Amino acid sequence: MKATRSDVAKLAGVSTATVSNALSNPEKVKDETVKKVLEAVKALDYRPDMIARSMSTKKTMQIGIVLENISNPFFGDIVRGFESAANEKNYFVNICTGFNKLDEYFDNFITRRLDGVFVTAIPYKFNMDKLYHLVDNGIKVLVSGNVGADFRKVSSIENDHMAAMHEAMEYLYSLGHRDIAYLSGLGRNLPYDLRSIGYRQMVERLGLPCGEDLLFDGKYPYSTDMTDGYYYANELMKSGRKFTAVICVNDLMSLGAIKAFKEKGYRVPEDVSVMGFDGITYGEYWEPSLTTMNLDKVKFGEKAFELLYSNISKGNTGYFENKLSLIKRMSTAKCR
Amino acid sequence: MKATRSDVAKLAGVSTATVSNALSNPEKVKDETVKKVLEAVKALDYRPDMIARSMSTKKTMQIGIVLENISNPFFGDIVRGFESAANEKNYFVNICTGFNKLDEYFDNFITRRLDGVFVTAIPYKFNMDKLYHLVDNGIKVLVSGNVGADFRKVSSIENDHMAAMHEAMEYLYSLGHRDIAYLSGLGRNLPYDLRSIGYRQMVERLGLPCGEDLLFDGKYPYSTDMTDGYYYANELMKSGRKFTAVICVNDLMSLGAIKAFKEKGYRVPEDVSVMGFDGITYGEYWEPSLTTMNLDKVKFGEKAFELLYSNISKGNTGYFENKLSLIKRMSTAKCR
DNA sequence: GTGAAAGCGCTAACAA
DNA sequence: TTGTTAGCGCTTTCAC
Repeated sequence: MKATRSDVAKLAGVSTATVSNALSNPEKVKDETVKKVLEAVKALDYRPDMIARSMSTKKTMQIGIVLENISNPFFGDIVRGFESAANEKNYFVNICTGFNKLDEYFDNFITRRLDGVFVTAIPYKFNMDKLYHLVDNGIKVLVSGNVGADFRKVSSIENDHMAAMHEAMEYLYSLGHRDIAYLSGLGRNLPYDLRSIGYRQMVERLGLPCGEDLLFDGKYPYSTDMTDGYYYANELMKSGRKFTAVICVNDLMSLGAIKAFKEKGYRVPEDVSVMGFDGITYGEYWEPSLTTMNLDKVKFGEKAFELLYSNISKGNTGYFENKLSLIKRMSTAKCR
Repeated sequence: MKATRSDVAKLAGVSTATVSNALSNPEKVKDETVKKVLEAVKALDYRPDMIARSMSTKKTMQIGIVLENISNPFFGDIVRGFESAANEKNYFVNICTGFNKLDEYFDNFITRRLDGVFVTAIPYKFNMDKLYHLVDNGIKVLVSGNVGADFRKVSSIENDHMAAMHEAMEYLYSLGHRDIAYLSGLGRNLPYDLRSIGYRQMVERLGLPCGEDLLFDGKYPYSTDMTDGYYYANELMKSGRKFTAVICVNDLMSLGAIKAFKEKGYRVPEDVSVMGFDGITYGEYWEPSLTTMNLDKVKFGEKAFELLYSNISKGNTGYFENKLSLIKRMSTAKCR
């Protein structure tokens, strides 16, 4: 049977309150008493009960992190950074994946009284009001994904995908490419995909002849996995439009696209240059290795926790913008 | 402010117990009363508090799943299967990754009173006693990974990697291969890696000339990621030993190995056949596509929850063995 | 420096 | 069919 605090108190010959103090505020208790308590704790293999503690402190020391695709190594690294930072502050992290039932999670968060939640998912998948509802219920929220959330209510952490897209386009342009396609997979004309906006800006700024003909958007539920890259690359080829370079919304899609191109006899990068966003490890090992706009994912995760923690402990929302950097590898080359 | 059950009781003009009953056992309460309660619930936007509920029921409806590498899509699929089955029964799943601090998680599980835990990690990483300690503290445990746990205390779910290795070896043998290497990455002479045992059995049974010279084991912490496959393949080449086929402990390592071979001018499969275990999606998209011993990961996850749930609700431990099946793709070919 | 007691929100006997 | 009440294990005033 599990020992409770009162068992400890009895064995140590003190009161339950003293046990609590000895454990959490040892400086308030006589050294000798602390020692007695610690011995009793050890003898009984006593562990405090977080449930009961939450009951009186109103804090669960539990944080949720909601993401779309746990299998994308991109998210895996972010989680790693986030979780290790959280653990250091004694928070327990709940990773929540689950594709179409994000709303259910949100209900669960309230019911389980999480202290905070980090939501990194495109907002097609959830209801914005539900997010504010969390806040109204005392749960601190951090979002990522340019969802246009009210910054007074929730914190946010974003990647500067717009600038990154500019850099990507300039790089391809400098290689002589003029017919540059963008396989987005996300919705067109929506503010969430900054890359899409950045792409169109650059098409105009650089005076590319393709106009918007080479922008391929997706449809609900806007999946951006390897299989989707494969699909959109085939769509691009079927369209009959001219292209010499392709940018994908993320690395995973780039890898699928490369597969599709090779199957149809296109050589990468000789016939078509391909690049992505994120900088996942697989890209390094791919054939050819993938040029990408890299993002320090672990650091991003750590920074995310920092923001959320600040909101939880001090009550202030915050904002952080992360920068990406170009990694040139073998999947891009001079336009012939 | 969050509404409590007594607010609801007041508004509905009934007692708190009636609210509880109306919510969980509506058949025990007059329809009219149920209706009144439901209206009050809605009006107040009341949600039951799981923490308080756990306090009295002694159940948290929370399950932990411990795994080593969240970024391996293999685990992602297992988690997906496990979680969706768990959610159906109203359990909340805690995914726990975190490389070297598994023990800390275990402490946390007790402190947070999880109802059950699914541990799928090689046992180098944790202390077996800690596992039983969970059981002693009332937490039901399911393990995977041939850790040799006492089946009276914990349930287990395993993959028949031994039979799968036999099939893999027979397949390569039938293609004419005699010099077949096995890149394990795990420890030699330990019972956890059934593939390793199966490999040695087949080396003897088929009378392969290589003996055990082509078995490459790893060292602590026995990482089996893509980068490790790359590393061991290079070790194999450096050894100067003859080989025409290579089996890797999992697909991820196979992909890294293929990369290494190609870099050194070996063609796959013309010069060397490569195959793995798991059947992850990336293998399908790889160049060349990867032959593998496939495993139905989502089903595995569902079955895992089923076992754990049975232990939680009925108190009986159980065992399940999953079978793998050969998927032939382009990374293996007749030995020249 | 230490102890007594109230209270966190809920469930589960037991009474009514 | 509904209400009363005693916990669940802990923290936290407030006395002593």
